[in-house]
Order: sequence, then C-alpha cells, then structure tokens
Amino acid sequence: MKQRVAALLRDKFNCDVILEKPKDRSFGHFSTPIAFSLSKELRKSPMIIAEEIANSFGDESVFSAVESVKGYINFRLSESFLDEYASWALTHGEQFGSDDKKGTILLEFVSANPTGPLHIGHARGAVYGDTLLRLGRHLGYDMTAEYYVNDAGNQIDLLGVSLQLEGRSALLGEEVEWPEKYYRGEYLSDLASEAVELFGEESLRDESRQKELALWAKDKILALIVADLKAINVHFDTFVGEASLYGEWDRVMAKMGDGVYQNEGKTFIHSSDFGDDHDRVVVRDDGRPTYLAGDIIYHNQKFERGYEDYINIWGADHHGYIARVKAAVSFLGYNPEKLEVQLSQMVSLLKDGEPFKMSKRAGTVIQMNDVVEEIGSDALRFMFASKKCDTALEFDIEELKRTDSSNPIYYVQYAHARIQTLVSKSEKSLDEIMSAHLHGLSADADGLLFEALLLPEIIEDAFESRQAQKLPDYLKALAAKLHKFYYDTRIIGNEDETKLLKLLLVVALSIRTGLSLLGIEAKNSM
RNA sequence: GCGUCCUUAGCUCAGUUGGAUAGAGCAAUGCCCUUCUAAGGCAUCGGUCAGAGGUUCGAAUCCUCUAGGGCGUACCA
Repeated sequence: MKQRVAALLRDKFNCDVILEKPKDRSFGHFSTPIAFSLSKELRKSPMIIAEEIANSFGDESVFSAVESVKGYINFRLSESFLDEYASWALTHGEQFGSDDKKGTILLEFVSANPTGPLHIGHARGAVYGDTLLRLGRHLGYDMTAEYYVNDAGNQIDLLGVSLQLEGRSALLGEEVEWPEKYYRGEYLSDLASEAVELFGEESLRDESRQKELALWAKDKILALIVADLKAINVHFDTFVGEASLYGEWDRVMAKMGDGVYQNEGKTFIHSSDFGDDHDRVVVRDDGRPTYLAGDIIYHNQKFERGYEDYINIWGADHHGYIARVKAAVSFLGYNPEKLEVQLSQMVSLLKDGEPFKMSKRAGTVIQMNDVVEEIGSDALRFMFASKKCDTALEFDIEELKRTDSSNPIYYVQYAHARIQTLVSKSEKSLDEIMSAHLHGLSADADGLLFEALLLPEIIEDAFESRQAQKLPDYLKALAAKLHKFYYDTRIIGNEDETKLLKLLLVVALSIRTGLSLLGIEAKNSM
C-alpha cells in the first residue's frame, strides 16, 4: 500500500518521497515533510511549497484528498482504493503481506552448548531468530535455520566428569570430590541412572570411559534441547557438529594463506588487521585447536555451501568474536560483509526486585521448559519478541509467571476471538460480507481498516531492519484499536453490518497472520 | 585502560532513513456490564528523553565530551 503510494509520488516528483505516519490520523493516511527540505533549494517558505504541491494533485483515484497543513502535505486514500486493497487481502488469506523476494540466507541461532537443557536466557535468541526466520520466509527469502553444536573441547570432557560424579554421588551414595568446574542439575542424575542401566555401575567409576559417556550424554542432551525448542515452535533445518569439522583443518588453514602464521610453535590468525585487540591463537603448541579454529572451519564450510547472505545470532558475550570470524572469512577469500552478526543482549533476572543470578553449580538455573510449562509458549514468545534485542533485558521471574490480563498476548488474542465470535453470530453469509463495499465508513472505522492494512509494511520493515519487536508492537496497537471500536460500535444488527464485518475480517486476518509469524496460533475463542 | 552495546514515566519497555502535542502496559485513583465475551472501554496521575555542548527550519533520534551500567578484552567454550 505504502509502496504503491510512494511509487506514484516518485513518478510525479521524479524523486523518492518520504512518507510517514501523520501524528493525528484525522490529518490523513500518509504525510510528507518534503516541503521543508525543498524550501532551502527553492528559496520559498515550506507552507507555500506545500500548498502548491497539494494543489497540483488532480483526480488521482488513489487519493480522495491532498492537503497542506503547516508545511506538511497530507494524503487521504480514497475509499475505493482501500476497499479494493481490503478485498485483495481477504482473498489472499494468510499470504497477506507475503512477497517474492529472492535470495538464500543461512540463519544460525541458539547454538547453545549441548551440556544442559536450555535456560531462560536462551529463549531470547531462540525467539528472535525464529521470528526473523518466519518473517524472512514470508517475504520470500529461501532461509535455512542452522544450529551449530559445540560437541568438542573441554566442555565435553567436563560433561563426562560431571556425569560420573553426579551418578556416584546421587545414585550410588558415594562421597566424591567435586572439581572446580562441573555441571549440575536434575537432567544429569536422570542421565546417570540411564547410563547405569545401559553401561552398568562400573562405567561411572572408570575414568577411561568418561569420553564415551560424554559423547553419549551430549546426544541425549541435544535431543532434550530440540524438544525444548519444539515446545516453543522453533525448528531447525540443519545441525552442524564442531567435532565433525576438524578433518578439514589443514585444507582450511592452507586456504587462509598469509592470514595465519606460526610463532613459538603455535598458529595465530591476523585478526588484529580487522580491529581485534591482538592476534589470536588458533592452534596451541601441543597441536590442539582452540574454539576459534572450529568457528573458522565452520564458517568456511558455511561459505562453501554458497548462500547469498549469512546471519548469525549470538549472545552479547560473543561480540569480541565478530572481528575474529570476519577476519577469517576475509582470509578465506569471501566477503566478510556477507556475514551479518546480530547480538542479542543479556537477559538478567530479578526475583522479588533483587538481582537473581543463575548458577549451574548452585542449581539455580531457570530452565526454559519450566517457564514454558508454567506460562505457555505463546506468552513466552510474545514477551521475548516484544523487546528489541540490543538492550539488556531485565525481568522479574514472578512477573513472567503471571498469566492474567497484564500479559499482552491475551489482549491481542482476545481481539481476534472477539471478531470470530461476531462473524459466527452474524446471520450474514461470508459471500455477502465479502461482496460488501467499504464506503461511507466513520473516521474510527477508517482508522481501524487502515491500521489493519499496514501489516505488509510492518513485516517488511521488521525483517529488513532486523527489529522483530515491531511486529508485536503493531499487533498491540491494532488490538487496541479493535477493542475500542468494538466497545463503541455495535456490529450485529448495525445497518452496515456486512461492511463492518468485512472490515473486521481484515483486522482478524492481520492479527492471525502477524501472530503466526511470531509462532503463535490465533485463538477463535477465549 | 581499550573496544562494544546501552541510559526514555515509580516499574518493564516501544518510539532511529531527523518532523506536527514523546507513547503503551503494569502500578495508583475514579468511572462504565438488564446491550455482540469486562481477558474490554473511558478518565486522572505520572517526563529536564542520564547531563552539557554542537549540527539546522526542526533532535529522544546525528556528532563531540562527561557521568552511570552491561558485555568483551583466554592458548574456556
């Protein structure tokens, strides 16, 4: 809709015209401050320029009015244009707002270590990534969702040790000495008892079997993670394991050429060329690769698969990694600008107003699946999707658990349910409703219709700017308009019943489509 | 120290291609159900957009500095 208006104005003025939302809808549907920027060039007052421009519009069928007010030019869309657009939207159903963008994008997100179930902090990246995925696909991009599994390195060794100790301590009642770092949690005792069944008690005492146990456990834990994600409607297309990559190392290192060098028996990467504080070790003097080495091979493998763009969603604690990985990508002969890293800031928790620290050792980790069980996937997704992800997020655990009306997901769902109820209560047939023409609407009805028709712009903007929170924001605003309209206007029995129902069907469509892009199913009754 | 992200109402947050009077929800106070689901609506209260400069017709938004906070600054992942 906006694109169409913008295109029309571009043809008329031969330049791009900024269209924005008027402060007050009574001014019109769109407005532009173009007269202000032209005033310097033309040496005339903005008011006069705006006046002249407004008067230059004749009988375009798209606009019913073009007016200048205090230097702004306000456009009012014609009823026939809006009606036509509404009908078009309704016949396209949930494809409303879809597009046929081209391009392949590899989106990597979550990638939590397979050493324990997901905790509440992981939910933010998972929800954000999955929302981007749904938005991008709706717009036509060919997107692949990928999970990078860190199934190598110290943490896997640590997992093996932790599993044995947990088993001996909790299951066999032995006194054990805990090392400085270890994992802990209910999932470990569950795994330990399963290990005893499968491998026997002795497997918990045999240090030579730690590795074997760890690898077995990491697969079990990954399955737990996948199940946790499934519970919030997040699905991955591909999983790439770190351990499986190291066979490529020699070839990848050769590919980087001068980007890597040897010093004191270690291999370094020239990451300082890309703004890193100093060059980083990628292979230790004993020949073991560092974590960065795995990431380098992984990104080489990503680029060899030939996507057009790459998006990584990382936690903010990885931001120092951006320069290093981009350096590697460049040394590998690829364009580092193709790799876009979105950071999701930390989530910190409050309990009773006091900062609450999750600690694996103290067993105070708040698991994501516990929260999902309590408040449901929809509320969790909506709440995380509503926050832009470049601000550190703080929330109270008790508040998160509240399921009353203070939770905005119910507000949006209720709006959709109200419309469904009206449609099912009305005697009017769907055909009658669809063939109604939207004209002579009140200002409120017009405002509601226009808001509902904005969905495509919101989707595009939310994805291209990577600001997924714009979608839930929009849905809240649309729901608010609907609730007010519902309160003010009796629909059933109204002389304009079919018209109003058609309008409401557009609203319901936008809510339903928007929610599904958030991985939430709209409810027809509450 | 350096790098980086941030600071908007009592709380949690929206608001960036610079635009008209800075917005929601929660909390607080008061109204509105014999009328399509009150999981709703209306009203009141609440702001030096961290502070100071700058850029210009115009700044929460862009630039500089200052203060405060998160994260990073490992041969851990």
